[in-house]
Amino acid sequence: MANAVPTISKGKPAIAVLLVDDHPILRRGIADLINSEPDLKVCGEAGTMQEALAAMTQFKPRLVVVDVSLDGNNGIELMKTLSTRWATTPLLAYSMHDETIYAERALRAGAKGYVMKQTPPETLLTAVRQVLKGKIFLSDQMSDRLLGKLIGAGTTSAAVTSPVERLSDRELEVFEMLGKGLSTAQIADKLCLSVKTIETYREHLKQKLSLGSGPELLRYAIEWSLEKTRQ
Amino acid sequence: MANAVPTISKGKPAIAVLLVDDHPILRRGIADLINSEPDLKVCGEAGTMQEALAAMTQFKPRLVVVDVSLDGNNGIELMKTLSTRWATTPLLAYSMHDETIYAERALRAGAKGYVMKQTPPETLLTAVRQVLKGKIFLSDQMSDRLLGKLIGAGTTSAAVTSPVERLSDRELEVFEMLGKGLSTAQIADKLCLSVKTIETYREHLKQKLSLGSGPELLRYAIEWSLEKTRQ
DNA sequence: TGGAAATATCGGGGAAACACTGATCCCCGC
DNA sequence: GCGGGGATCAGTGTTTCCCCGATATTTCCA
Repeated sequence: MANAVPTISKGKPAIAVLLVDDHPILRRGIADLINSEPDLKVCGEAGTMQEALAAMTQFKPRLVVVDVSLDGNNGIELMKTLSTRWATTPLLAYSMHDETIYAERALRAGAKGYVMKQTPPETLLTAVRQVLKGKIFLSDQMSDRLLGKLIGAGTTSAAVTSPVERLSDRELEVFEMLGKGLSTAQIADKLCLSVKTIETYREHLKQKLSLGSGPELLRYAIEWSLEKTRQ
Repeated sequence: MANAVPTISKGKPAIAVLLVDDHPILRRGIADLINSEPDLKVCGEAGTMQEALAAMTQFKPRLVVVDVSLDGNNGIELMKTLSTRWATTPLLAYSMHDETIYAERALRAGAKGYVMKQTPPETLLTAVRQVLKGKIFLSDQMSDRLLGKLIGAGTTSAAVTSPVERLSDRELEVFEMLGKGLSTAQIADKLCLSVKTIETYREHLKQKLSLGSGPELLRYAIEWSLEKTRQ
C-alpha cells in the first residue's frame, strides 16, 4: 500500500485537496489515503460549511472532496455554493448512502463525481484522478441508472421511482430531519429558517407524498429513515 | 499527533485491537489513529460479520471496535454474538448516528462503550482506554439520558430491561397505537376515552421513557412497533 | 428568448394538538 | 384507613396544523 514518503520528491508540487466532512475520524482515513500518493496532498480539512468556505480562500485547493451528509444534507448546499463561487475547482462527492437520489442531487449541485464510502480506497483515488482530469466519475451501476432515467424520462417509467425522489433538496432535508424525530421548531433552528418556512415544507411534503395528516407524514418519514439506515 | 513509530519499542507488546466496519476508508482512519499510539495496535480488520468472527479466532484481540451500522444493523447482532462467545473481550461500539436508541441497543448487546463518529479522534482513544480498563464509556449526555431511563426502575438489577416494560397496561396500549401511526384523536376514539386522557398518557410516556418532545416519542414508538413485528 | 412552472422563503388566522398542572375516583396493600 | 399509584378528565397557555397568499429566484420548455 504505497508506503513511500508523501513529501514532494522533486519538481512537481503535490496537488492540493480539501476535505469536507463532519466526521474527523473519516477525514483522517481519507487524508491518510490521499497523502499516501506522492502527487496528492491534503491541504486542509473542514467539518462545517463555514470552515469549508474559509478553507477555500485560505488554501486554494485544486479539488474538494465533500461528504454529502455533512450536517444533515448540507453537503449538497455547500456544493451548490462552491460550484458557483469556485467554478473551476472540481468537486468530488461521497457518501455512505448508495441511494441514487443523492448521486443525482450531488451532480446537479455541481459535483463531478460520486463515490460511496463502502467502495475500496483505491476507487476513491481513481475518482480523484478522473475528476482532476476533468472527467466525470460514477460507479457503473450508478451511471447506468442515471442514464436509464434520462432515456426513459419521456416514456412510462415513472412508476418505479420512489416519490421521495421527486422532492427538492430542501424538502428532502426537512423530510429526513422529520424522520430523525426533530420537531418543526428544532428543524427551523437547525436550518436557520423561520418556523413558518418549515411548516410550508411540511405542506409540500404531504402534498407530494400524498399523505393526509401530519402524523402520517411523520410516520412515513420515520419509517423511511429507519429503512435507510437498516440497509 | 504522536508521530512516533507504532512498532513495539521494547518490553510490552502493543494491545491488539480488531476493527469491524464495512467502510474501508473509515477503517483506515481508525487504524491510523490507533496505530499512532505506541501501546495500541490494530491486529486485524473485518468488513462483515463472518470476517469478524474469523478474525476473532485468528487474532485473539484484546478489544473489538464495532460499527453499529455494519450491513444494516448487523453490528448489534455481531456484538451479541461476540459478547457471549468471547465474554472477556470488551466491545466498543461506534456509529454515525447520535440516536440514543442505538447506544441503548449497543449496550444491551454487550458493548462497553459507545462513541459517535462526529466525536474528535482523541475521544475514541479515550474510550478505547476506558473500556480496556474495564470501565464503561459514554458521552455525558448519553449517560445522563440512559441513567435517567433506568432510574425509577426500582433498586433491583433491572438495568438490562427495556424501559418500555415499566409502562402500565394502559400506557403500553397507547404507546403501541402511537407506534401504529394513530393520532391522539383516533386513539381516544378507539379506546372510548377523552382526548385529554390520551394527552396525559403521552405526557406519562414521554416522562417514563425520558423523551424530550412529541416527535421523539412518536419515533420511539414507531421504531418499537416495527421491531416487534419484524421478529 | 420569454414566459410558465417549480423552488425557497416568509406571513395570517382559526382550529386543533400539545405541554404542563391539578383534580377526582378507585383499588390494593400494609 | 391511609398512602400510592393507576385511570380518568379539565383548565390554560403555547405550539403546531392547515389552508390561504406573497415574493423573489431558478429552472424549464416551447
